[in-house]
Amino acid sequence: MARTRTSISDLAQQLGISISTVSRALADHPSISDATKKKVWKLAKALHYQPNHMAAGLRKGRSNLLGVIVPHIDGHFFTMVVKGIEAVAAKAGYNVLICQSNEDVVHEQKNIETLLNAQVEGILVSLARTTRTFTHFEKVRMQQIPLVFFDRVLDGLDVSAVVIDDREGGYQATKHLLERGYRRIAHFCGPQHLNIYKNRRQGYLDALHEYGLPVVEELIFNCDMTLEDGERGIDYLLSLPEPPDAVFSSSDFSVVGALQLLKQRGVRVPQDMALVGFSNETFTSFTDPLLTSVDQRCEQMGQAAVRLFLEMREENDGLFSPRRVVLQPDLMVRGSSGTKPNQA
Amino acid sequence: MARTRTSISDLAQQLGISISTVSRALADHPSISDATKKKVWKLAKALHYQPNHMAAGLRKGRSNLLGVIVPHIDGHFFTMVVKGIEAVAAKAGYNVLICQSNEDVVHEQKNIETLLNAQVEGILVSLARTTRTFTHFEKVRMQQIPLVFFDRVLDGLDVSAVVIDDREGGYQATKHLLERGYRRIAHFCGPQHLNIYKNRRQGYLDALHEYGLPVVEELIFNCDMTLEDGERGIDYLLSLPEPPDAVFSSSDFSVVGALQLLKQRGVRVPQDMALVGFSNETFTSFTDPLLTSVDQRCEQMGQAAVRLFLEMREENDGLFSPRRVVLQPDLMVRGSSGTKPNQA
DNA sequence: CAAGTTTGCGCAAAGATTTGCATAAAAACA
DNA sequence: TGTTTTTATGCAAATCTTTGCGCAAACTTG
Repeated sequence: MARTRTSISDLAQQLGISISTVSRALADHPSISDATKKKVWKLAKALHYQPNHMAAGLRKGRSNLLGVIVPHIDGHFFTMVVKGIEAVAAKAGYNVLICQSNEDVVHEQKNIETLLNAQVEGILVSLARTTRTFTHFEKVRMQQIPLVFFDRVLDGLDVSAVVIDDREGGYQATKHLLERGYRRIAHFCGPQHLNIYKNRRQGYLDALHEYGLPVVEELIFNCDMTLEDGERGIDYLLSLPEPPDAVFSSSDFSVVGALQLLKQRGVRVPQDMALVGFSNETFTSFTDPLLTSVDQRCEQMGQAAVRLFLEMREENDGLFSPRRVVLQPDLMVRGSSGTKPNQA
Repeated sequence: MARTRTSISDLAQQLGISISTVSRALADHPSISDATKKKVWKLAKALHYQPNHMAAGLRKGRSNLLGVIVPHIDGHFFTMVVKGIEAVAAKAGYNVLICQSNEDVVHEQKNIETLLNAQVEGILVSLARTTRTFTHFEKVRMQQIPLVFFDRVLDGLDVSAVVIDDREGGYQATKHLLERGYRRIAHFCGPQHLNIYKNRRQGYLDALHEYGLPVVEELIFNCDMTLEDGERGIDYLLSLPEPPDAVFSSSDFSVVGALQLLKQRGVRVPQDMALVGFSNETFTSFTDPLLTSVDQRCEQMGQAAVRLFLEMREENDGLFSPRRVVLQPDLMVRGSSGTKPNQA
């Protein structure tokens, strides 16, 4: 019998009233008498009525869906951002559709298609590392769908975004090492077309500059910031005629790689080599020694991104003036960057 | 002007053909001539036509949405399960709605409401640790929506589920320690109403039994498996008149807690105390020593869960006979359970 | 050339809900 | 009692797409 779920018209029929009255009663519309409302609510509960969001969405031109694209949710950072997103989105009545690009631009394009197909009302995205063009986002723009970037933004793009002050983060991290007495500081940096890596590197340079230290190009190691890259990076640095006494890495993952290889080689951390990472991943508290890292206010970032979307949605005149929110990072000092003994 | 996006009827109007022809052309229906199809496709592309999934869903009575409830996505396990879920779901044309219960049964109830409201076609769920009743799932059953549990199932419930052979995992882990020469093996175990902890414990007991060893109740530490619980647990064990020489923990998190406290106290791992965890979290490869752990085939679990859902969907006669899929765990031996030196 | 088959396409209903406008009944007022 | 106002409800259109059925026209076949 009950091949189909109970709909609003079923309620209307059984109560002998019109469909529109039921609709309004369920929405607690003021122009419906309390008596009728109560009747409707009672029957709705009895019949386990479940409003059909698709029909409502169709009529109202809304889906209550918010799309999110992140590179991955393996680590701590994006996971927490997503948490922040979900919290605020839920409050605003949105369901969140999460897609992982797996750091792959082709995947990212597919994700966009998926989300557009699902009729999302907005898209929040943090770019894959391999993304260097913007073409696949044109479609989103064309359809007037609010688009908010977070953390990773393509450089020089005029879009709404919430980012942290990566330069400040890099600066603080490097300055911290300098204050602790380290003087020959290396840097692991990522693809320079991404704002985050570019700015962290800039912070590193600024700190060196402030201390009147020269920038030694051979101490800057370009890579993709994986654990293996960290191993390779430290291997390279140790092979130099004059190895560094500290490394500031733009990612915690490569720091772990570095740490493991250093231990293997018998280099003591932080006595012989200090390490500072970026992102404040959970595992920074699991290693030995614990890792100093820059915290990124992940949850706040997610919350801010949703709020930005909500603002853009309000301005339905279509010409969203791109806005930008900048969060302040926070250096978490732990064992891997202890005072340099011979300087103390 | 273009307040509304281009719809199928716009195409029809501009081409001077009927709506139904356009619909069928877009669907590549055989009874439409190639010429017409090409015309339609061309215009559709030119006008950036985006099919409205909600309208289609409404008509077909489908949403293409699959709901997932997990306790959290902080760690490695659920993250990977979700990855597996997404892969198979995407192939079957489903979008995935992910909810986190934060290990809280109240949240879990809300998640259910959310998903039902979103008109999901099925729900995959892994229970929060605090969930001890099933009432909030009744609604799902009532609406004939396929429900699949994975990993954490309420004990004694007759529902479809995909789990790993936790007993076997606990058995292998404990047997491994026994083979390596450890004889006084403690166990950190979680809430016994959850299948996973109960079965892991059973595996532990079985292995002891096989070796003819007595079960020492004071060596079994009941807790919630957090990092802090691990610290408390090891603190307790070390305070015993006759402390253990190894610990098998039902979670990697409490192993890390244990490891940190052991280091603090100067107890060597694995010489003085071997450790084996469960879940094969990413950070098991970041600690020193690396942690031996039981791998749970996370991605496979996610895939299997979706496949189970798809099967249930097929049997639209409504009486899904609950099915169960059991995956085999895999012991990953690492440094924390090295051979006991005085036995080697 | 008549009868039968295929091909290409349109009509209209259906799916669940919202909402502007109209209408009826009831209440208030003169 | 007649007129105005208020209150509660219904009608019907609108949202966009899919699909069963029917109708011609164009072929094929005997």
